[in-house]
Amino acid sequence: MPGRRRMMSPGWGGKFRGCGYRMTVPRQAIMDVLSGTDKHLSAEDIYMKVHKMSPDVGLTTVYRTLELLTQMGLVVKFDFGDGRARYELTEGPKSEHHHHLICASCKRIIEYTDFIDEEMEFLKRAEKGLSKKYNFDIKNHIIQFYGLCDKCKNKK
Amino acid sequence: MPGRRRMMSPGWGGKFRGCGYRMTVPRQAIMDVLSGTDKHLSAEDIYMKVHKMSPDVGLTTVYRTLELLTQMGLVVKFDFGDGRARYELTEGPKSEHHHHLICASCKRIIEYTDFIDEEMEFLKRAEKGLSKKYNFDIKNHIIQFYGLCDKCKNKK
DNA sequence: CTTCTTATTGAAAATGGTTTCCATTATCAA
DNA sequence: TTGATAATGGAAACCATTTTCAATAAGAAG
Ligand SMILES: [Mn+2]
Ligand SMILES: [Mn+2]
Ligand SMILES: [Zn+2]
Ligand SMILES: [Zn+2]
Repeated sequence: MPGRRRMMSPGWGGKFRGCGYRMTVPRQAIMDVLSGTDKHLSAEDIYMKVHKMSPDVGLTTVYRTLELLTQMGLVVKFDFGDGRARYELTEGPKSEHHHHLICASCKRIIEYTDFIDEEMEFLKRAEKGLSKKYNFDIKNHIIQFYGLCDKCKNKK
Repeated sequence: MPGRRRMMSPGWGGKFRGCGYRMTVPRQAIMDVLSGTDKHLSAEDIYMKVHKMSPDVGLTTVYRTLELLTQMGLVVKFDFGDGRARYELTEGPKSEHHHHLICASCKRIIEYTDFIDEEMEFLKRAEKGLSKKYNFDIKNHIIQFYGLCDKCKNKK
């Protein structure tokens, strides 16, 4: 029965190949992990999850792939101030668009999805204007609020 | 001629003391550097500038002070992806409110001050709503756009 | 001004996330 | 199937940031 070779997955392979890169086992495994979570994973988090299914994928490759994905605009790299970078897939049915409140004291992260409509309104205009004025191809964005969480607010 | 002791500077001392900290020579020197520039300096950048006026201030103290200032909300810590953190004074007559476009490929930074009015509109509402909903005391924010700069856009 | 408590500091060493090296392997166009 | 070369993994190197700890200085009290 021909014509029914793997037609699964949205086809990350195409994304990679389209950018001139090859699709490999490690890369596929990493994409699987990223698209299967709604948390902001660190490189090591991802490495450990990948390791369960593909024990021979190295941490170095995870870092390399993450850098690649970030450049391709498929992943956003965050710095929440805990000493390690964290990554989130840009387009994911798993997680809805959100941003973060970061406690400057205890580093606690609060995700919120409020005000996304108003944000869209603002961002649409800003992105259009900025990409034209600076001839910059905007792929994605980060919005983070810093301050004190309720716990830290009420201390000494 | 009494009564004319140093009345210079907005008085960072008060800011520190008000938070229960002491005002010291190193801290004053660091504040002088921060309030005298409109660039995003790294810890080492600041250390070198401080070193010119106060040669005995150590790099460790610069890091410690920066962490303190970040927690106090007087400084914002940025990660532009070049391996070192960068810092900007929140309130500064020197620099006007701005945000950044970051090239995901070459890491070039473009500062922009456009759309600040629309942003203010959006932020005012978001901050008010978020701080109430999450009981979070928002001190400041970061907005960054990622993508490809004109140079990197036209490659390969 | 002097004293006393303790927050702050500087130098050196340690830390640890991320990058670099390089020999080996795997992808995919031909 | 083959060949050019992109990709990989393990170990070593990197290097920004943190930790340690004895010495110092800020500032409240007297
Ligand atoms: Mn998130
Ligand atoms: Mn800036
Ligand atoms: Zn907190
Ligand atoms: Zn660029």
